[in-house]
Amino acid sequence: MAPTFSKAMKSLEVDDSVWLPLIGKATVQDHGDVALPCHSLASRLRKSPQDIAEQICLLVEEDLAPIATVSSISGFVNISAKPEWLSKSLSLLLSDPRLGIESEKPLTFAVDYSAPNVAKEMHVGHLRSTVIGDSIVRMLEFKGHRAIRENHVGDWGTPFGMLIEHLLDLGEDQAANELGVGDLDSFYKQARAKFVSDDEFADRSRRRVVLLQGGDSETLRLWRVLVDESMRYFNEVYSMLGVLLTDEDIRGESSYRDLLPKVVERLNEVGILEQSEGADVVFPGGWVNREGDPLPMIIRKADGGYNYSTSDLACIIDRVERMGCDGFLYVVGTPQKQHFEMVFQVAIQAGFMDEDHQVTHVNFGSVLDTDGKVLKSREGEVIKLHDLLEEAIRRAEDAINQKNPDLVGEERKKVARTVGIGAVKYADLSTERTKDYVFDWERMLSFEGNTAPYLQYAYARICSIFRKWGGERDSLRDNFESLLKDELSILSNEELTLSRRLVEFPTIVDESITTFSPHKLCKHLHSVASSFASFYENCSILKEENAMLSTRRLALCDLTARELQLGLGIMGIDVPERM
RNA sequence: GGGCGUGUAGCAUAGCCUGGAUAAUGCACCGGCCUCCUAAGCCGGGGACCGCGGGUUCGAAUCCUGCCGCGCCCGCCA
Repeated sequence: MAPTFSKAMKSLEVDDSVWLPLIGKATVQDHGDVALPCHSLASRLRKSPQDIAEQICLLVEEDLAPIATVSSISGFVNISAKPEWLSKSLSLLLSDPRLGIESEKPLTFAVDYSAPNVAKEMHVGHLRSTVIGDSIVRMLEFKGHRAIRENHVGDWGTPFGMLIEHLLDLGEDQAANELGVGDLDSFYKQARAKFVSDDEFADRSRRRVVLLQGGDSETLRLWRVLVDESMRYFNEVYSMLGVLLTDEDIRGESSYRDLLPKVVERLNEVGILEQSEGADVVFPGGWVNREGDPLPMIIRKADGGYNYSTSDLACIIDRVERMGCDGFLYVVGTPQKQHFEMVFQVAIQAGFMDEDHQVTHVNFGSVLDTDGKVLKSREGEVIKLHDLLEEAIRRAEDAINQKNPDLVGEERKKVARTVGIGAVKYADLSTERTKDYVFDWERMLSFEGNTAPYLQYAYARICSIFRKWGGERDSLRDNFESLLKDELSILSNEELTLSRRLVEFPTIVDESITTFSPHKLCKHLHSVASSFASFYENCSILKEENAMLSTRRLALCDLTARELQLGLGIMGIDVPERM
């Protein structure tokens, strides 16, 4: 289409750089698929937008005739795809196992996500990071990239003094038991309560931190107990969620501790390390504190301890120099935005990475309660992820019992898990990630609207059709265009709407991946499912007597199901055969 | 105080980067549809000064600016 327009516009002496930015998806779908507003050309051509649109229309009409119809109205050129074009596009997608999504030149990305803290309950913030991170990893891998999963577990730092002392107070067995059943929050709270109320305990805790950092073997053994028991619990949650993270992906903060002194050394070598009130700091510039003084990034505290920033810098050095990463993604909440901006700037100043590295803080909004307040883990009640996921599965099972009593036994359990977990993940992925996310049980588990169960239901319905049909689905994928001949080329409105949506899939997937925005894909899949539902209600498929028509509709079913399955799949959401 | 973000029907969201025609979607609400491929569904309907005021433009939810509300961040936590 572009060459045709280019030729036409050239004859009007309008350069590509002028009209190309103007053309875009039509905002009023009744008018067409693609539109070119001509108003801004009026002064250049000294004609009314209406006349220009009409003229362009005449110039391109003939060349575009095989694939589209062109019309003009109130200064817009409107282009509508013809069924012939749609059928060609559909047939390309049908015959392609990747559904039109191209592979790219492979790059290596480190994706930093999940990051729960040892001996602390995982909360809904970790859920967001885990679910979004998992979907990004899957999408990148599907595009042919290498995604290195990194679970930056909080397993190091001053709180471990009090945690280890509390472990000793309880007795190892008792403590392991408490942690093993996932009662991390009360364990942490008890330790903290003692730390603030009991001076003797606080002293012991501080001494224990020194022992831990000094590498005392007994202390390290106790620390290991805490880490292992917590990880056992985290893994249970990961397994329920069905995410790709395993023990192989754990890159605890402790694993960077030997690199931290090197960060100080190297910052010193490049001459940007400064002393301030006994601490080693770097001034990235561009930020000021309350008093208007330059804001430093603390690299090494006055007491010799290191900071989160130091650890992040060590991380960057490691990823660039040892792992050879082309890009790093940090799936971490928006509140840490400034922190990452400063870290990235320092890393560039220090030469740890350069402009060629794609470094992105894949930020996401806070998780709010239904009353709009931030859900916090420190003092208020935490919703335990394990309980939350169980609740989701239980509610899904209740709904299945009610709607489809024929589904029983193991299969019902399996479907309940697929639907319940899918609902939780989808609720998170389907909102624009940088905005705050309202955590609402009802909404999340409601099986209506833009939710995973709605999409899964569409998928299950299609599976049901194919079970009844009994034919070979592969046979639908090769000769699609031959099914659109003669009077059959008249597609019904529902078929047209569905087809238009289906062909957008590869574009949307790419857009979703390059912007790390799963919600765009969610939105598309919902519109596919929605137009499928409409198609399903209004067009008979198996009951259609005309064999070609029936086959054509089966092919649309096949493509719809595959888009739903692949689309949800690259976001880490499963689809059930029945529900 | 400084910085960042956000404000779209009763509720929840998309659209904003890259300005276009009648602001899109879901829930809720109103009215229809199951002797028929799964009604977790479909068809139809009502409901929005896109926070407020200026500006740029032929054209602003979108860009600029000033207010207002809300949220977050701002040197030894992560």
